[in-house]
Amino acid sequence: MPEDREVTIYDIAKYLNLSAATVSRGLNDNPMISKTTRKKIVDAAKSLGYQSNTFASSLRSKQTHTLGVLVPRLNSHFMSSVLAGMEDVANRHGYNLIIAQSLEDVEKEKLNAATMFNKRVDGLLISLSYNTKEITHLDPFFQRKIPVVFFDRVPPHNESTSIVINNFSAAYAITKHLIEQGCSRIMHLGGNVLRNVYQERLNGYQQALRDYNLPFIEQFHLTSTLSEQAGTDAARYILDLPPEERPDAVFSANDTAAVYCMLALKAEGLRIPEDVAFAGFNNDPISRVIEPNLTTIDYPGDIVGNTAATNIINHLKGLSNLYTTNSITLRADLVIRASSLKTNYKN
Amino acid sequence: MPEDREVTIYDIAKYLNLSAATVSRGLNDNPMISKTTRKKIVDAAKSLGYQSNTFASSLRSKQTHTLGVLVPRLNSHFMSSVLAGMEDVANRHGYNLIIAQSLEDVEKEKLNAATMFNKRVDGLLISLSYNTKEITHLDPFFQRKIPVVFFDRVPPHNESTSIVINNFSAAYAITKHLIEQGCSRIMHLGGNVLRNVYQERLNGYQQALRDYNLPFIEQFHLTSTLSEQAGTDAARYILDLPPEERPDAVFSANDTAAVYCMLALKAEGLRIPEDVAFAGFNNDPISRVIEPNLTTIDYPGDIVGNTAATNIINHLKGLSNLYTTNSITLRADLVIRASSLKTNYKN
DNA sequence: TTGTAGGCGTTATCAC
DNA sequence: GTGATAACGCCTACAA
Repeated sequence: MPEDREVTIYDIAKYLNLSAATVSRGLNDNPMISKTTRKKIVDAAKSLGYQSNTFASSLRSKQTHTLGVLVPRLNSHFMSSVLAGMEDVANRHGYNLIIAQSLEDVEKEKLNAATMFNKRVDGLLISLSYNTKEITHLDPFFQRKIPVVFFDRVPPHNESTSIVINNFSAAYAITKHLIEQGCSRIMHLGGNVLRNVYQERLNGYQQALRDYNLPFIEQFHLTSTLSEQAGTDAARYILDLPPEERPDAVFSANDTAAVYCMLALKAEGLRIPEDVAFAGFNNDPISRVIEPNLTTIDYPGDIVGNTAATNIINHLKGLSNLYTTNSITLRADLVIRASSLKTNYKN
Repeated sequence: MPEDREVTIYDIAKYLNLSAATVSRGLNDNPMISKTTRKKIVDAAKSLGYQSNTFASSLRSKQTHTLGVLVPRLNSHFMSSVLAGMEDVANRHGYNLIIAQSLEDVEKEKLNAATMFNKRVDGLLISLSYNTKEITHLDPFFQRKIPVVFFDRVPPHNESTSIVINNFSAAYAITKHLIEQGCSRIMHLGGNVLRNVYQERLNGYQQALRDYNLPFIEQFHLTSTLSEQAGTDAARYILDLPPEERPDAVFSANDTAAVYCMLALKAEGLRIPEDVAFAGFNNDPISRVIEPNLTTIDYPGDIVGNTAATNIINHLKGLSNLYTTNSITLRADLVIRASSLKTNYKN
């Protein structure tokens, strides 16, 4: 009758007339073990079909080699690039990823954070939900000095490391570019300013307007979820304005809204960029498919993921003090494409 | 001096003059516990800052409430939809996801499978890498009767459940549609036929040709990784043919290759669908941005993920016998868009 | 309804 | 180099 018990280091120990302690050491490449015994142990483990039990180990060693990743949504191009970048680094260093999504809901974020804490992740990588106002739900992590790294949507002030881009200057650069193309009535499709990224993009846009002595037109600032629908709605909004009151450019805080706005305007016969120039944000694949191709900011998700994971792992390995670095700003370049090149069409 | 020890159920027990067993039961909503003691326990837990330790629990109960997810790549629209769907279901049922990518490499797939086994995931959800030929690396799971559910890229014959769509009939339908639009020289951009999905799409395409008495033209079957570059290359290939030898339609096994092929052909002045009609596969966001919009097969990733996760969780909860159902085929509808509507342009 | 005791599989701390 | 032993934090018979 086949016992359904796990094969443990005790089985190996008995099999080889060794102690469990020695087997454990042999399996963990402990330098105190002689080459020969180690080989015997490894061979025996293989032939007995031994598979180490990670939590028994975790329980003792207090290390799970698992990182928690908590994001608003999994299914966006940006976020999946981030995850891919994180997974790659983590895997290389022997860490696994537990991934959960808050679906833009603080309550779910709190629940997930608690679960991850209970699973004793060695570190937490997190991008905040749409309506997260404070981060006391992360206190358990702070108290136990479990490293937390924020990325993309980060909290206002905090002790932890944040991986970000300079949203302000990116938005400034893109607005400046539109202005230099001769645009003076630039509309902005923005997101919820509770989230730093959208607030900063709005700020950059406004600062550029100020610097070039252009008025900030209140009704040219639309706030939405930046969905496809929001893009289409923005187009409707524009079309409903008398032609002379319409914007001559649109800067959207993401590519999705920009693209769907463009599509809707094109469908109504407006020419891009002649009638309305366009710029987006993220460098999503759709920005290179829409015609004309969309000017945007290259926000490199994989590098964000890589950097965040590398940073937290370095800290875990004691290679760096988390509290030395407070924030890492990655570059995010302006990618100029046809949708904003009004110049060509001037004579 | 603040002890850095964890708060355990023993601390709660001592605090309340109860036994650890009672505390454990109270925390787990064991019905044998009186309302009052339970409340005392829960309150004490909160005030002492108790956080349950999942793996101490797992070690005992042999349940991790964690599902392993192993995919070729994280960063595609389809896969991130799948993951989002899985996460949603899993979360709702109290399960977590450990996610890893094989990067299309069997060796990495083996390594990741072993890690997940060692982490004692309660179940494994897997889509095979590009070059996985056999699945003996999953034997540990089979032996210990840990449920494995395959999705999208599934192995040829196996005992486990597979979540798939009918790739054959989808490809057949799309090819038939192109034929009915009057196309007779249909090119197929395919993937590696080692993977069932690409083999079946090829089969469906060929069967449709046969049924309509159209010849299968060998040089109209291109195999590639279906990347953007592959799409562009295919366009070059077409343009290098003498005009009269060119295809009058292209059916690509994914949208990416289709879209980049379209873009390159359009850039050279070919009209779509008049000169070449197009159809893709997946219903990726880019298919609704390219002009004309791309006819494609709606392959609903979120539903795949939902179904896979639901299926494995039902099994874990004993709500279904995994070995009753061998395969679940989801519907994947043909979405007809302008890129294939040649009819309109005939007189 | 609550308590006692033993063990899940591993690793750390001593010894030898 | 290797062995014995005691934790790690929790759960679950069994007893009371």
